[in-house]
Amino acid sequence: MSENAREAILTAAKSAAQLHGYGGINFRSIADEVGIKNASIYYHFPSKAALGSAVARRYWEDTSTVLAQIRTTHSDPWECLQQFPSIFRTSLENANRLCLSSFMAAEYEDLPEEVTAEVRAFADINVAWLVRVLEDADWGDAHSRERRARAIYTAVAGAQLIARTHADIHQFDDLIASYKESGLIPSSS
Amino acid sequence: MSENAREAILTAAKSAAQLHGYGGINFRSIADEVGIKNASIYYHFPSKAALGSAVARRYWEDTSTVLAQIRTTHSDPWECLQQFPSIFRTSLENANRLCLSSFMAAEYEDLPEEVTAEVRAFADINVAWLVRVLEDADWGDAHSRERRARAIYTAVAGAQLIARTHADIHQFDDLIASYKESGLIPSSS
DNA sequence: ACCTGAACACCGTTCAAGT
DNA sequence: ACCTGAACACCGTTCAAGT
Repeated sequence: MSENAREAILTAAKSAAQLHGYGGINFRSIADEVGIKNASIYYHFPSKAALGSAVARRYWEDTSTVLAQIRTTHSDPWECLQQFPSIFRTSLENANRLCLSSFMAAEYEDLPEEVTAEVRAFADINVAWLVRVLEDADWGDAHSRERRARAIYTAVAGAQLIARTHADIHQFDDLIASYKESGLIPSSS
Repeated sequence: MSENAREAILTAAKSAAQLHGYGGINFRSIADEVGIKNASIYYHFPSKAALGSAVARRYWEDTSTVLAQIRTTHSDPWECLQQFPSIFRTSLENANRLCLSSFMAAEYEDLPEEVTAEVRAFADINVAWLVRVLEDADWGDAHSRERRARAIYTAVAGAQLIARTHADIHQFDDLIASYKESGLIPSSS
């Protein structure tokens, strides 16, 4: 198992970060989970900042893969657009976890710089994906697509954040439905 | 100054919480700011949970006052609606501070119950205010007003959270403008 | 009534030492 | 190469003691 220690640390830290944020990454409990001592983590990651950065990077890479899959599975761009919030919904379904990036946006002032860079990368790949989908849908011009993509990403992240304070995932679905009804998230009709 | 120690603690804690969250409320540095020792805080507040709860309560009470003032100052409900995001904008202007409630929404899983109750109260008074303004504007029926009010509150909170990761307040203004253009935040025309 | 010093268990981190 | 025990300064909290 020792060859996978690095992976196990990364997985445990990611899970902790989605529940408790960067500040909630606890070396002693991660070490317990992995089955090593907390000092051993420093063999694999030189600091908490480095671990946090690796977690955030892994997180947006995984998200990027899922986004790409949505575009592969759904040829209709309007369908892709409707699917976008499902990524954030999945986190909530999974033990009320929050998007790592939203959590770290809150903690922004206390984050080491190497972590904030990855947090911005997460927002960037989400916005870039939305821009592309809006483009496929022939929606607006380049400038308005960029604006709208940012607005959609932001509103969906907000919905996840606020819905979290209600145990009920229904709240999240309601908010997304409102975004669609209002036209913030455009539909084909 | 000793008669105001309680107030000074509350003020310092509120400021810290908007910058670093509940977890970032540090008894030793608050005590330093107030000019007492950290153990003395426990004379005024029996626990960190009690202090956090008092801070969050004070916060939504203050917000409630500002919201009421907007309705007093602007007789036109459409104008009130356009003014709503200004509360969140002011926090950002003020040293990139975050709405306490958004911060605590992120930290939700780690919050003592007496604090979460106040976090929900903040969301409730914002939504209630928006419902009332939409009602004054004769917008939709009771059910759709409730839904839309939640969507607006959520999206604006999200805009503040995400805009925080860019030093630029321009980003926040852009997002709000997009919400208005898309129709999420309705206007009279 | 209001404040303090000293102690507690806990955190991230370091480092010399083990295999 | 990979891990550990012991120590560091830091946290919230307690409590007996001061004025």
